[in-house]
Amino acid sequence: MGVSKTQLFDQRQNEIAQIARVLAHPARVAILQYISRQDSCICSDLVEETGLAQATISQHLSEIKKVGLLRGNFQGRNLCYCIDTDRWNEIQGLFGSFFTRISSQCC
Amino acid sequence: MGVSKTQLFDQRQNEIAQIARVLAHPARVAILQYISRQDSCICSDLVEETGLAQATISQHLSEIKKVGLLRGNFQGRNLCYCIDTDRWNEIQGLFGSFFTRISSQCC
DNA sequence: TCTTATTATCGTAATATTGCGATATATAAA
DNA sequence: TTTATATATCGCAATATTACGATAATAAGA
Repeated sequence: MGVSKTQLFDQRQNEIAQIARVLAHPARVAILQYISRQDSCICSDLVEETGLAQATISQHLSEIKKVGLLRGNFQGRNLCYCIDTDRWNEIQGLFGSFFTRISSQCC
Repeated sequence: MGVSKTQLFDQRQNEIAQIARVLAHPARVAILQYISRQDSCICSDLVEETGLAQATISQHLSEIKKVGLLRGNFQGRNLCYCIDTDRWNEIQGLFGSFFTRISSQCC
């Protein structure tokens, strides 16, 4: 058929998958790294930084936003994005315990 | 166009994305959890456990194998899969430092 | 208010993923 | 060697993702 049968899996499994999907593209990994590296949160330099078109970057940003990882606020004429630290820590914990649990139970 | 422009990003960014892609489906998350939970490494119960068809499970297993996370060996008539612990630890480290680096630098 | 610069959305084409039935392959046991 | 069982691969249909040009929407400054 071709649709993911998400209903077969529990909420936690689906949440891990949903967030992993966001990290499953190098552009989004690069965007997260770039935003975190800046003192102040730069926005549209991402186009220059990555070499992708503005529409493409905007689309990637919206994927990252969907899982609650970005906060945007205007600073002058610029919309500056920032990583939502609380949400980041939450996700870090989710993945941390997923990785740890598997490695400790592994055969 | 429609193809990921992986050449725009560095090796580490691509590796994180490649592994995240494996975790980006709840079936594969469930498979990894299930395999790690068993004392001895069960294989085809995954079909019964998940409710997906045998061909589909086999396909998911091959995605997980591609990133080096599975070892399979025959035990009687059964092919039993096991998580490759060394590779798992390696990946755990990769994601661990990715998450940590971003949260410590965040604005 | 009217520009101007920045970001988001729309429409579309190319490609990738998901899922499964059918079939091939491989291993152990008879 | 032949048979039975388990797993992998093929082929296909449905859907999702990636990318970008064109265009709309938004906010600050003239």
